Amino acid sequence: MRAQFPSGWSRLRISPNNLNLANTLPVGQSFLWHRRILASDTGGCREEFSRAVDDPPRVLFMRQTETDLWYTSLYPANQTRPNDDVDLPWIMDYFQLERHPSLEDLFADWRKRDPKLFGVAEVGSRAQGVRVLRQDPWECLIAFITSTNNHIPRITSLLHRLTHTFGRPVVIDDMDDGTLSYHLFPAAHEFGSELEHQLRNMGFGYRARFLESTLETLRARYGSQPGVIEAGLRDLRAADVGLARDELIQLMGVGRKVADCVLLMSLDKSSIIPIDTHMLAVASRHPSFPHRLRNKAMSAQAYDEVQTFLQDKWGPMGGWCQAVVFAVDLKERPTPEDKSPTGPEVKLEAVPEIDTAAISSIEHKETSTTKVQRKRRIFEGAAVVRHSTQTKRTRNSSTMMFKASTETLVATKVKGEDDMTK
DNA sequence: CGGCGCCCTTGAGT
DNA sequence: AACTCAAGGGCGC
Repeated sequence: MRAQFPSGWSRLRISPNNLNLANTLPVGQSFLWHRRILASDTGGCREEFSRAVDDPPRVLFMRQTETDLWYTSLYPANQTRPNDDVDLPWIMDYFQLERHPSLEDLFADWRKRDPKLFGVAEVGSRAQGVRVLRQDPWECLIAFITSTNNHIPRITSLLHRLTHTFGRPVVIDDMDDGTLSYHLFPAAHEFGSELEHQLRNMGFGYRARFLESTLETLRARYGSQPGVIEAGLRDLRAADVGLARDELIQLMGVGRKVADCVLLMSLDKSSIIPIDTHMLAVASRHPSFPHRLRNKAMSAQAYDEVQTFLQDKWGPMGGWCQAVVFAVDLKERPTPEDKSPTGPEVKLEAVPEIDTAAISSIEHKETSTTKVQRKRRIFEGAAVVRHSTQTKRTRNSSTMMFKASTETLVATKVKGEDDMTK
């Protein structure tokens, strides 16, 4: 049972200028956080972020005020709670609070290095407290292969499906919301042999092949025992940038851009600035940007030159500067309320089993019926599943896709708590 | 080697 | 209501 806020929660004194959850978690770095808008303004907190984390499996909750980051975690019934606070070290590492204790010092440095660009870009509240997360390299890699030629809402929904389908469930007993089922990001060994087929049915498109091939390459490289792929990728943190990038680029679906994202966001390469359309536009606005690169298509050569230009400008923490500029540049993110079903009769009570085979067959035949839209919403809403005695249902054992999922599945969709990004 | 067509899907914009 | 078109690319010719 979750502790009442704020008693029973732990507190970390930190200014939103040094870490701002709302500006950091939902801006296209990580896609698996859940954001919930709190009903009442609880001690200055208007929202709560949560996700399942491992070692040991639990669900971590965070809220933020003007002075503090509050956190607590909930363990599944069969899981004994450790004596030490494992959440604080996790938070310190994930947000890189020890490694880079003062974001404001970095801002000052960037402002000095590049008053023309950064001085303009960082105005406004959306630049406040944006940090580069130190993510798990395996999760980061899968996420950014999925991200190619795709936008954030869809990346988010695909990765939630992936997690829900293959990841171990973490079922907790929440106070307000009854039983909630979160899922850990799936380990490499939890993917089966039919991966490409399954992923295609889940909507990954041509990326399905990339992901299966990448997994195959990683198994050949590191082995297939549980944990070795994750560990092998994590070891690249100690490797030289160029070497780590070469290892990544060998993987199908990983080009320069995706490799750079993984390097920056999970492998401690803080100077790397991934170049996308946003960063090209930002660089192009700069007075001293080379004229011949202005309206050129992005070739490998151009990528290198734009990257070098910005990295020279922004220095050894250039990747972090990119994160700030990117977050500011990102177009207005709707609040979770906006994601609530739009159709008139999509109340989503007592939802039937999720059958991906049925979904994909519908997708291929008829493209835009309300039925498809309805199914899809249900599917996406299942990232966090509420169990309740009235609406509990048993899953149909014939649905292959959800073998690895929870025993009981889906009841009511909870408005606004399933998805943080959109 | 550099340029260019193609790839899945869908939300957002007309 | 249909229809187009990017969306934080990458691959293969």
